[in-house]
Amino acid sequence: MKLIARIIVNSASKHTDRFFDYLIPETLQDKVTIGTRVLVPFGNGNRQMEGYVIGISEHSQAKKLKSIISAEEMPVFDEKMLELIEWMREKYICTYIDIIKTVIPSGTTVRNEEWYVLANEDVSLTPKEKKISDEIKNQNGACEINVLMQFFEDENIKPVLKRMCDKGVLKKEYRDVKNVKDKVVRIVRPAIEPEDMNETIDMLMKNRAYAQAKVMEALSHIDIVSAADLMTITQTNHNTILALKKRGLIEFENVTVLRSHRKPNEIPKSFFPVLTMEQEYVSKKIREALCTNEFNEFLLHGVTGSGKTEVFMNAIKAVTDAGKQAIVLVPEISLTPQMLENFISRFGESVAVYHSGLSMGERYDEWKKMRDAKANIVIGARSAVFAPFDNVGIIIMDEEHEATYKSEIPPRYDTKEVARYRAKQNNCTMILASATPDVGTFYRAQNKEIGYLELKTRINKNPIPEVKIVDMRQELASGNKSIFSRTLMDEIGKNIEKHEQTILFLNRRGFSTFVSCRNCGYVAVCPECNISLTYHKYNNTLKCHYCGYERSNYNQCPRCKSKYIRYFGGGTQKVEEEVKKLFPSASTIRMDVDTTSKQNSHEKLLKEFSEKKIDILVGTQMVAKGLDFPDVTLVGVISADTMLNIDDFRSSERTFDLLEQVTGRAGRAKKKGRSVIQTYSPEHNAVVFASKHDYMGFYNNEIALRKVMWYPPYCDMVSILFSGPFEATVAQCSRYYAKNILNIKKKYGRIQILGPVPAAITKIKNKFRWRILIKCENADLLAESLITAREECFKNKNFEKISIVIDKNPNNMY
DNA sequence: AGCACGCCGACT
DNA sequence: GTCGGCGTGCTC
Repeated sequence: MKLIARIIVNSASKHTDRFFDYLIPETLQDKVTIGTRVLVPFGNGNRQMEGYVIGISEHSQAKKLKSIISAEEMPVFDEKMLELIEWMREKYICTYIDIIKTVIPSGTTVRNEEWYVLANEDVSLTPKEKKISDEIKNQNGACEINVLMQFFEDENIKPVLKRMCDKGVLKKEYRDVKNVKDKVVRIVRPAIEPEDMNETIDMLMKNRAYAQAKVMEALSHIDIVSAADLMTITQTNHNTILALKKRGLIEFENVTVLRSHRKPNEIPKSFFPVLTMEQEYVSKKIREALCTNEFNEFLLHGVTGSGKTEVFMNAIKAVTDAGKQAIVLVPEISLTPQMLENFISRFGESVAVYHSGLSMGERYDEWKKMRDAKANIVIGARSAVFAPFDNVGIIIMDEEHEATYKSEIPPRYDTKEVARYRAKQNNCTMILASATPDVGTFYRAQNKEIGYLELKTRINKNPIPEVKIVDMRQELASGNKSIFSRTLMDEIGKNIEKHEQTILFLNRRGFSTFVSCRNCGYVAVCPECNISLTYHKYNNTLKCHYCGYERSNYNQCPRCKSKYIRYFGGGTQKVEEEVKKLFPSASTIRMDVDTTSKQNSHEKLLKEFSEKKIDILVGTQMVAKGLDFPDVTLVGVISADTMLNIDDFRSSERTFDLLEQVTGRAGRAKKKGRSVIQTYSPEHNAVVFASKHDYMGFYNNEIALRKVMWYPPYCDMVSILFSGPFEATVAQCSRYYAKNILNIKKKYGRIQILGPVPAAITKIKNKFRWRILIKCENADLLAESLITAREECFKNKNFEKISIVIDKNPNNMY
């Protein structure tokens, strides 16, 4: 019986995003199943490509079939995961391969290098062929295609190479390179009986092979040791070990090990504190849900410091005791060492950690730990929702309102939806936790679509920090032009005197948000993005925060040559500088993308701050989330307005969340905390309700607005972004698309099509951007029409190079 | 996307 | 006659 595999090929093209059938050779038949990674010949040139099996059948519609070249031992996903992949492909309108690459750890995909090897030198060559052949000779007779292409930069050598292969001058070879491999350690063992050991050592000594004798000596009282460790212990080198091997006195064995980023002293304490009444009540509800073995979804609404983590741990323990697995999702930014330590100290080795801070190798090993059932708990950022577990008992999403749960790169999935899908697949419980729930989530809880659990009291019974709102318009009116109000200055001063710590929060990095000429009004703009450049003072440069473009600062206006340049708006650098000016005795530290881009610098800065060496921490978003500094008693929000005025229906919600979180940083331990919010719109709902810590007030106000304005959760939004190098074509294409989706208006209930219009940022990286926004009752229903319309556009040759990105419920609409 | 094939003009 | 540039169409 001939077996056929349906394979998704790893080629990033909309034309190859479908399965291709391949024969499974008899030798591979027991290996190839769903999720197996294979190597197949693809295309006219039969170039070798990586593929993933998504089905096995006995028949194929294809006229001709090629055979699989090779297959890996262990599949990288199972049937349940395949179901999820198929579902995501439809839901998020993306390619198979994009999803597969997200679901499996990055870096494990096989990169196939194309090498050219000199074969026959007695063939007459054209000049160009000669040049290529000489270059390969230079590279010791074999060369990788990209190396060659770089050497012959702007010449098209591919056809020449092909001809040379046909002539027999060259031979094409595929060498597969895996970025990440299993880590293998070489173990050394004596190859002789223990009773012969002393005799052997004497023999080596007589032969004056002292180093070798030392190694054998060491081996006689070590159970198991790697070659590398053995060399360090005995102060010998590789040659010594090899010599012993040659004598037949030792033997090697290669053992696969897991890379560990953990410190060896992290021993589980297995200590579960007694829960408070409130925690116990909530935990009981969750345990009851777990017992039903059915899909259950809850919102766990707990104020900051109410001990949500203990409730999580309690539920996870119940899940693992029942032999099931737990997935804990946290936003990348709050995945702090503090938090990890918490979990690892409780659950030990059975915890896998999954986030972007890991090296590819570490990530792969954590993934393998889960797949091979060596871990049954994973804690990680959004991609951990794809943990290769086969019997999930609970999925927890902490800080469920966070925007980072929505992926902004393909596949543009919403972690919450994926989590829900997996929870339903596994008939398990799902918990969404937050102090400031997403308005949509809270709405569902109010409508009893999901369960509602509440933690109202702070564990340490601390009063919630008092918040003062300062109207910056009045400050200005009374002649204070500084970025600090008098109130905030007073409070900072008091804190310095008392040796208590202060956090100053600001939404922008850099020194000033835009740079303009006083004379002619010229504004420095990124040449590729149509976005004003931000001035960075420390190296006197202008940076584009979108594409990373950087140039030296102007000392005169490039348009009118005037020397009068003005810097508007303040960023973190400016705040830091002002603080230093006003409080020269205070020590400050700045935390933003610019100071934390290096690995571990984030941790280092926090450590410095928390060890109380620093009086004032100035920072962006990252200081607001997940950190716990007991000695911070004052939080200052330099400007609450920066987010309010963004043209997005969620800006109020985001501002409220942020203010709530940032002000919650103050007074976490025994000392009372206080916050100062500076704003130009002190009457704004988000500011007013945040200052009173009134989530319900905010929610009721916001949900009423959403209803009237017809915004989520009352509707779905779909953004269709068109971008390309010529604005006229981009505009044309978007209009053509709009015409093609007119039919959806009658078919799927209430629908609004807004646009096409130029996007808020009209150009990024030299690509012009236009956008269509669709508001509808259910975005999933539109998928087919949206895809058809896109295909219609691509039929037009002029629009071939335009990128059309369909994004459901996107985070931002720049 | 990436490659082959095929058509055509330039150059020896 | 090659050589090499570019448009077209397909990938089990």
